[in-house]
Amino acid sequence: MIGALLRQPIDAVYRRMLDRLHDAGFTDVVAAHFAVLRYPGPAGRRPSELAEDAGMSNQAMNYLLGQLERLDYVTRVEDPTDRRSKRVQLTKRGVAAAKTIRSTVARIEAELEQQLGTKEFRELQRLLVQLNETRFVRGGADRGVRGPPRHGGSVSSSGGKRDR
Amino acid sequence: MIGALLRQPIDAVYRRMLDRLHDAGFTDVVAAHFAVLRYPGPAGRRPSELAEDAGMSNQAMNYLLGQLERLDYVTRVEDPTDRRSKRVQLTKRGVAAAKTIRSTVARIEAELEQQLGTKEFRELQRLLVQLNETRFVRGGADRGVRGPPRHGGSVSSSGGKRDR
DNA sequence: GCCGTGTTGTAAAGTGGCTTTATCACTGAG
DNA sequence: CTCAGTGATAAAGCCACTTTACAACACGGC
Repeated sequence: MIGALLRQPIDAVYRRMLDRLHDAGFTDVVAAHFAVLRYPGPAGRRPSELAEDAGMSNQAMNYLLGQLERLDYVTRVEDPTDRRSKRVQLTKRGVAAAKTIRSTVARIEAELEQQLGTKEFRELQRLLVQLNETRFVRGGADRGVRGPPRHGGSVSSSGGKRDR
Repeated sequence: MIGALLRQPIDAVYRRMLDRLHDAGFTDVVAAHFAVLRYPGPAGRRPSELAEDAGMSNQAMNYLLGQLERLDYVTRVEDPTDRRSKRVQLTKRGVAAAKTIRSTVARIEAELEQQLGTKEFRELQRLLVQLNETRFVRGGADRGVRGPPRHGGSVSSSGGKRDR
């Protein structure tokens, strides 16, 4: 059941973050954008670094950056030391959104601390950190679950049969 | 950081499950199928119940069931008491896959227990259960993060500008 | 018995976050 | 100066979903 135990809280976290962003006026942010906006944020790094971090291809990251740039959350400026590279920075609007995210995390944690009790909450945090340091989690930390099929053939399209 | 602390382990869990399934010969299972195969499995329930459970639309669930039926993991049989309804059951192959999943979970938990120590591992389990019982997680437990946009306009397609 | 309303399953089409594939620009080692 | 490698990104495709639409059935009220 370890799967469900982890999945349900993380879903709740993302749902809350998205709601708060929307309520704060950032109505054009979607869940996928978290790959860029979440801690530690772009902070002048290159698109390929962000892609690596998010466990996705450069192209996918670039697609997100294209959206976020058009929506005025980030800018891509050329790297003076390497003319192939770009550096991604949060815009003013991007910084404001990131601040909303951070404050939402703080609020969630405060809420959990209140509901679990301070002692239990801190213990949970400590154990989660430990869990993340295990070889199980660390090992093969690249490429998310939704990677390329790479195994069996695809299953083609469209639901069940119609035989009435 | 609560987000990353939960997300990385769950990703590792799903990655491991998929790998083990593929190695066990179920090469045609993809991550999306877990919505059906994971605990407690279809077990004679209706498609709409499974959809509710997985936090997705009936149609999405039906799409998955169509694939899984074609791949011989489940069957849909008519409910004798309600001729609108279907009942979803695992096939022999489906049962075998579910067994692989359960054994993988057991193996993962054993591995974590070994790496964290029995006492810490049990404590982590206990706290995760508690976490899942909080109002924060329980409240609004329907509809996953990837729900309909329902807010701001879409952002149209295709990465950055080409201006070279 | 019919009739309107709700429920169930599912087909069909559209959406969007990804992938793979393919270029182009540039860098750095030889 | 090559040339293999790296970075960004365009283009096309995939597929797990969504919304929309509808047909079959259940069921309570008349």
